Amino acid sequence: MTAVPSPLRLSPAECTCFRVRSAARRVTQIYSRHLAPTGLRISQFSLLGHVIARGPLSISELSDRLATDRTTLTRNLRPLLASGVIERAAAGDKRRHELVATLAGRALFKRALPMWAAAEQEVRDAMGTKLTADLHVALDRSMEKLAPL
Amino acid sequence: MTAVPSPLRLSPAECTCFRVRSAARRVTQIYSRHLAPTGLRISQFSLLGHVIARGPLSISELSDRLATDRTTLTRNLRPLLASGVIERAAAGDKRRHELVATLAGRALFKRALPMWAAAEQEVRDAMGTKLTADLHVALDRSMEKLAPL
DNA sequence: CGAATTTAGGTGCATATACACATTGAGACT
DNA sequence: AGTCTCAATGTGTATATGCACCTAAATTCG
Repeated sequence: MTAVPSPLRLSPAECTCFRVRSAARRVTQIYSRHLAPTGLRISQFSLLGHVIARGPLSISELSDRLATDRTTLTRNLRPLLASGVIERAAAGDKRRHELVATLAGRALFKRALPMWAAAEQEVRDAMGTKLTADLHVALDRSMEKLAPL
Repeated sequence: MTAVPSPLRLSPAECTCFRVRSAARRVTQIYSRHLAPTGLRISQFSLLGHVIARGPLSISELSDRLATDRTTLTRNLRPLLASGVIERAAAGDKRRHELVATLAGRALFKRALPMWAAAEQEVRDAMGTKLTADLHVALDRSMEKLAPL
């Protein structure tokens, strides 16, 4: 006999991908609404936050941390480079571009922080402390398990 | 004293949005890889599946079910209409467009189903039964709590 | 040293996402 | 009927996403 009670027939209604993507859309809208006055999208906020927190980073390093495709990052950086919140510094290796936040970038992030916090709080208020914690744990563990090959 | 141990200072590292979006990207890649031979993206697979399962639907109804913006759906439908897997039937109300799956659409979905199942199984194998169940529960509850105003 | 390989990054293309705004049909009210 | 309002949908614009492919710099190896 088999050890695992195999889920012989999976139905598309049980799609993990659909669930995660739906949730991402919903949640994104809440944060977008709060961050709108700053001119930052939530992805830009995350990106900028990582660059500020983790110091100079190459695009590849950043794409690893953010679980985002490198080429996606290249394009997501464009508005931020254009508006001068992030700069590219030359590295020893001429292929690399070290990304650093400018003073304006840090100031913008500081201004945006309360609005991000309000969004985060709205989500937590709606979901409750327990569900928020459970969701975070489940998502964090999932990301570990689904780490790229 | 306050009843709730208030999280006085939320740090961007605890961003729910970032977690959900990262997970969505990772998970999406796995399904995309499996579905590639079918020519269907995972979002198209979900969309087509819903149209097949829920019979004729208007765009607005579908956008509610999929938690997707209506205008996003309009554009996501384009490739599916162009390739003839979905059709628009006239409704009594001339504003409405009833969406129905064509025979070709149903056949395509049937062919794609095993590949979707393989993707779903890959995710479940990586995450384990418990974590998969926990994640689904957390996501389903979150979607309830975060239902649009 | 010089060629092959690997590594960092960008581009072309196609889809995904959603807000603001425009359009058109249906229903209600006078 | 005429008009006013609402409901269903599409468009313009901008960002997000990632695969296939390309370029150039660094490294490895004969």
